Amino acid sequence: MHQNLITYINQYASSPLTNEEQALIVATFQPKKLRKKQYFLQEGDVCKYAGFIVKGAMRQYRVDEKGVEHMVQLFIENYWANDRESSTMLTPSIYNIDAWEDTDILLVTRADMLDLMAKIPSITEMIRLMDERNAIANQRRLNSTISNTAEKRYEEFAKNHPQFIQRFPQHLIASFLGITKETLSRIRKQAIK
Amino acid sequence: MHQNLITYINQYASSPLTNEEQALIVATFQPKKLRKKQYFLQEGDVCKYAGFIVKGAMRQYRVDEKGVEHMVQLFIENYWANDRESSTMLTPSIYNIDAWEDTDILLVTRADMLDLMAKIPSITEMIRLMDERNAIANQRRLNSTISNTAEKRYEEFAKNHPQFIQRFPQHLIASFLGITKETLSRIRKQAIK
DNA sequence: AAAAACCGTTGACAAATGTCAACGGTTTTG
DNA sequence: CAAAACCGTTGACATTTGTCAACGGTTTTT
Repeated sequence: MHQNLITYINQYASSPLTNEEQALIVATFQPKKLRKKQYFLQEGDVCKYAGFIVKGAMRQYRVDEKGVEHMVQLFIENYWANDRESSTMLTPSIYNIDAWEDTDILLVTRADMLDLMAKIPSITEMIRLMDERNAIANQRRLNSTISNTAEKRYEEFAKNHPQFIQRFPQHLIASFLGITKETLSRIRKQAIK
Repeated sequence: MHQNLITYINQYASSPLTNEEQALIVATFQPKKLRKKQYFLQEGDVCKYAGFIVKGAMRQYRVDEKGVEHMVQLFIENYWANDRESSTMLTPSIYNIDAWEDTDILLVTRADMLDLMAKIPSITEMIRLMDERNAIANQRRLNSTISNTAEKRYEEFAKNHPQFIQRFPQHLIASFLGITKETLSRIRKQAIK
C-alpha cells in the first residue's frame, strides 16, 4: 500500500529515500479504505488530514444556496485530497470531499507532515515541486476559464486530462468546467460534426 | 529600496533576518525602474526574473487570436511579478507582464533565488508560506469563477480587494473577472439600485 | 493649445448558456 | 427480480453575457 507513495516521492526528489526514511513514512501514513460516496471531508468540519490516493477516485465540491454542487477538484491515483485553506488555517471547510469510487488512501495530519518535512529533505523537496506544479496548473485553469468559451475549455480539458473523462461521468466534468450537464451534452453533439 | 523586501520576508519568517543575510539579499536583488506601459515580460520570451514590487502596479495578461487581452493577474506593492510556468520550465511565455503605473521593482533570477534559498532558511520558509497562500487564493478564485454569477464575482472581488478597485480601471477589472467592460458597467448600474 | 488616446456608459441586437420538464436506457439497491 | 436511483439527451423557452457602434468627458501626448 505505501509503495506507491514511496515511488511517488522518489519521482520528485533528487535522491532516493533511505530505508530509515521509508520506514518513517510507512509508520506515519495511516491507510484507510473509503467506500463509494463516503465522505473524506464534510462541509463545516476542519480538514484534519491530507490524503494520498493509492487507488480510486474522489471529488471536491461546494454546494451553493440552491443545492447545486460545483466540482472544484477531481482526484485519482497519485493525487492528494486536501482542503488547504481549512487544514492550514484550521477553519471549517466550505467544501465536501468524498469518494467517487471505492478508494484506498494514506492519511497524514498536518503536524505529522511538518514533522516529516523537518526530518526528511526529500519530502520538503517534493512539497515545493508539488506546489510549483500546482501553481502552474491553477494558472492554466484560470487562464482557460476567463479567456475561453465553454467549448474550448472542454476540448482543452479532454486533451490534457483524458483519464478524467474516462473516469468521471459527464455531469461532474460539466460542473468542473463551470457549465451545466445540458450545455456539455450539446457541446459534444456539436463537436462530432 | 530593499527595505520593503526585508520587512516582507521578516513578516513571513519565524526569526528575523541577520545582518549578513540582509546584506546578501541586498547584493542579490537588482533594482529596476519601469515606466508605465513598459514590458517586464513579453509573450514569446522566457521569463528570466521574478520581480518584487516595491512601488507601483502591474498586470499579467494573455492576448487571444482576436487580439483581446485577458487579465490573468494584477499586482501592486508587495506582490511578485512572475510567470512561474515559463521561469521554471524555461519555456516561452504565453503572457505579457507590463507596468500599469511607473513601478520600482527588485529583480532576481531563478538561479539566484535557489541560491538564496540554500543559504537563508527564512527565504525557504517565505516561499513555502507564499505558495500555501497562493494555492488558497487560487482555490478561492477558481471556486468563485465556476460557481458564481458575474455579479457575485464582482461583489466578492470588490469586498476582498478594494485596493485593486481603486488602482485599476474598470475594463481591467472586468477582464480579470472574465467578463466584458460593458457587462461590468451594467452590473454596477444594477447594483446601485 | 490642439490632437489623440483613453475610459466608462448606453442602446440595439446576437450568441451563449441556463432552466425546467420529460424520456429511455442503464446501473445499483433492497 | 422489482424498484429506485442514476445518467445522458432533447425540446422549448428564459436569462445572461457578448458584440458593435456611438457618445461625451477625461487625461495624455505632441
